[in-house]
Amino acid sequence: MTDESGTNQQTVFIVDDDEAMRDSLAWLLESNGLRVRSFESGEAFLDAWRADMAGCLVLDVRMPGISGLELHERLQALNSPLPIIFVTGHGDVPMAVSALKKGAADFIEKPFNDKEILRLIEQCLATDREQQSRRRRYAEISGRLAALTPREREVMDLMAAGRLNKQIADDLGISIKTVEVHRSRVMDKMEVRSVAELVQLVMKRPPQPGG
Amino acid sequence: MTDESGTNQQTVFIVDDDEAMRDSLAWLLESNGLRVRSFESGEAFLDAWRADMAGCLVLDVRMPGISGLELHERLQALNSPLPIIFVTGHGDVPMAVSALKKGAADFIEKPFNDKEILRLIEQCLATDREQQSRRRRYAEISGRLAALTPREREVMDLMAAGRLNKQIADDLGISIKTVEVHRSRVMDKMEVRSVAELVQLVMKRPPQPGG
DNA sequence: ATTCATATTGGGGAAAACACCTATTGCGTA
DNA sequence: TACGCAATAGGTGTTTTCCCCAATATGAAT
Repeated sequence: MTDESGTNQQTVFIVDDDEAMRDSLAWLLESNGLRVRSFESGEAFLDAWRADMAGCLVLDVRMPGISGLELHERLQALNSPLPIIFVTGHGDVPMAVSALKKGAADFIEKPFNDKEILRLIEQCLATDREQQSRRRRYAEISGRLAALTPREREVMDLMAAGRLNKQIADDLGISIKTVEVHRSRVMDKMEVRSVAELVQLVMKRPPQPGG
Repeated sequence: MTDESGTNQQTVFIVDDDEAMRDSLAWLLESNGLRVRSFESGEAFLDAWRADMAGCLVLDVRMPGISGLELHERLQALNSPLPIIFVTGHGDVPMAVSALKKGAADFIEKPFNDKEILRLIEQCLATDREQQSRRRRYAEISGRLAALTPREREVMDLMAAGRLNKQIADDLGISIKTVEVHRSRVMDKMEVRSVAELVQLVMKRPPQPGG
């Protein structure tokens, strides 16, 4: 897409105001073959943020300026799919519960075990890979849907509902011949060879954005 | 199904070894029009447990005998869909995180605010209603699938994949005529009138159990 | 004014699906 | 042994889909 190097390599983004913490975690991750980018504040990360970032986020809760929790909400508003692992020195139960209920992947306390956080990060990266591939599928389907004219969209929905051409013609007050034309165009633009495939595509269609 | 009174009324199940806590919470909920059943231990709840219980569970973490966290796992093993709200006097962050990651609906600390827990319980009951209706749909679909013979199931899968009768005949090494018979029986037993409806049903099919 | 996209309608024919019907074979159970 | 069920296969005819062709109308853009 708008990516300078083709497929985006997964990166672990560390956001923590404590330089020693950033460096030691970065060293741990890099020595385990992971790509890392560190940021000293939520603002710095937001500046660097791009919609096509892939990987996961290790986020300190308590920071000057934007807190980790605030950054989480800002990223959700941006519709960012990056899984987030919160780390904190002084967390409490309500804070952890709130973060998880808002979609954080995990919430752990410092000091954390090296193997433990490596395991969590690997899980998050796996989650992210699935998320990325789902997004790619959605984008692909949205692209095809965007190629349909409004009328074709109407016909497609009725096709997916199992209506016969005759019934669709009746529903829309047009002739069967016209329906046949639209139908053929729909199959063509959606790149499917059967109604069954079409229904599968329509049911996998992404929620609001391009659907 | 195996229910003495038709549809199961939603109930808030309270499991706590502290009688005063049970009683005060039960009073609060009942005075807000909710149906309540209290249990003094995890064992007592498990004894009373039935697969068709509807509602939600308010569960103390620390109890003699089976702990709340253990009970949670036991219920998951039983495939219970009851949403669980953990309450605890002395919870810590890892415990709360673990509970939520295992699927608990919430994790709150005593003493809790009346309005707060009422709000949480209402949310859980709503979640449970959706879950129940999804289960009913699954059961309905599973019932129809169970009526299919193995051969019909094969044919159905190929139909849903968008294969023509000719191709299905080829795939299975039988004649088109036979495929037509199976196909007709599939449409009949699945109670659909078009391939599109069939695909929708197949895609909504429940995961492992009856599918 | 011309071109382009969209929507519309039609003819004709091949292929497929669908709805009836009959019929044989094999396999468990009553 | 007789019965029902599942799977198999064929016949006949109707309906529907699908694919080729051509044509008209409208509005927006060039």
